[in-house]
Amino acid sequence: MPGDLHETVAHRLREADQRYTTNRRALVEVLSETDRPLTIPELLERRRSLPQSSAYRNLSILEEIGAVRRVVTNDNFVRYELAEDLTEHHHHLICSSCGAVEDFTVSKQLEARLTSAMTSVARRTGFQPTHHRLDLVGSCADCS
Amino acid sequence: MPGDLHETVAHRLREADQRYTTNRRALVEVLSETDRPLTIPELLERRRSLPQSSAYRNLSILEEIGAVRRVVTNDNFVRYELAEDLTEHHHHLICSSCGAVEDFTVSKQLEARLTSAMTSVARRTGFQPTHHRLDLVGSCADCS
DNA sequence: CTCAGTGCAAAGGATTTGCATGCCG
DNA sequence: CGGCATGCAAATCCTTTGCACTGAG
Repeated sequence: MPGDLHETVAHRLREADQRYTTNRRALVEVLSETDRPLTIPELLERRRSLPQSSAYRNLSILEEIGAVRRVVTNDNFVRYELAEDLTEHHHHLICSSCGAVEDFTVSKQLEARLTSAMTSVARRTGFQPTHHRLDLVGSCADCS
Repeated sequence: MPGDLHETVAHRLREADQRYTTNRRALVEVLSETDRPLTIPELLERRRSLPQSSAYRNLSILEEIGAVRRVVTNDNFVRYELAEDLTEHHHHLICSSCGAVEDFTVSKQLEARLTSAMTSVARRTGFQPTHHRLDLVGSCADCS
């Protein structure tokens, strides 16, 4: 699916009459270099030249066009990661002590069960699910 | 497990050298009367006499002693619900359009599988999970 | 050239905190 | 009485926005 990451993002931006500018490319690059969602401060630290307001603004645009995903956990920082169709379906380990977030995956079998449970809930409730979110909350290796 | 809700909360507060005051009881009451997590504005609306700062302060205390749980979703509002050991294990339907949050449950069988997956991830990663979080994100009946 | 994108600084808004007062134990 | 809890208002801090400038197409 990924093909060429930047090309895909550029294409989605063009569809929305948006440009793939230096700042936007920088964001995508940073996110593609890490294996966990990053907070805005973390992003800014990795691209010192990027102004905060551009980060916020471009991340919402990249989210709108489906290039990145906004990840909300328990602390007061929003995090961003590449959209799952540009990477891989995964879940998060959330440390309730220090707030750290790591990625992990589960078996295809369990995923399949989750998906079917989702469908059945949709039938029962009239809710139209677009995706599910399975996180483990606890204490990371450093904190325990 | 619930036994007497207020007695349990009062007991947990005492353990932490805290009092079960009128304000705290009001919060627990409101949360026990609803079947979904509430935002602070929603809580204040249901107990007009409760000052905002008391709500914030007491909710964090109630969270610390394990009487309520802080629920973070995709919008900019934190929500609170009674702790699961005072109610029942459940999950959330999160509407990405209007932000509404509803409770739902899945089969014991699926829960068991989730729990065992959790254990295996813990073994692989050194992460100590305290609980899991399974949410469905999508569009609620009103929005779709 | 034109207009989307940029960057600075100021505004916004949920949440937190300082402090004087009230009240439970 | 003593100290926790309260409530008001002011402060915090992440995030958003206004506006004049810049640069991509």
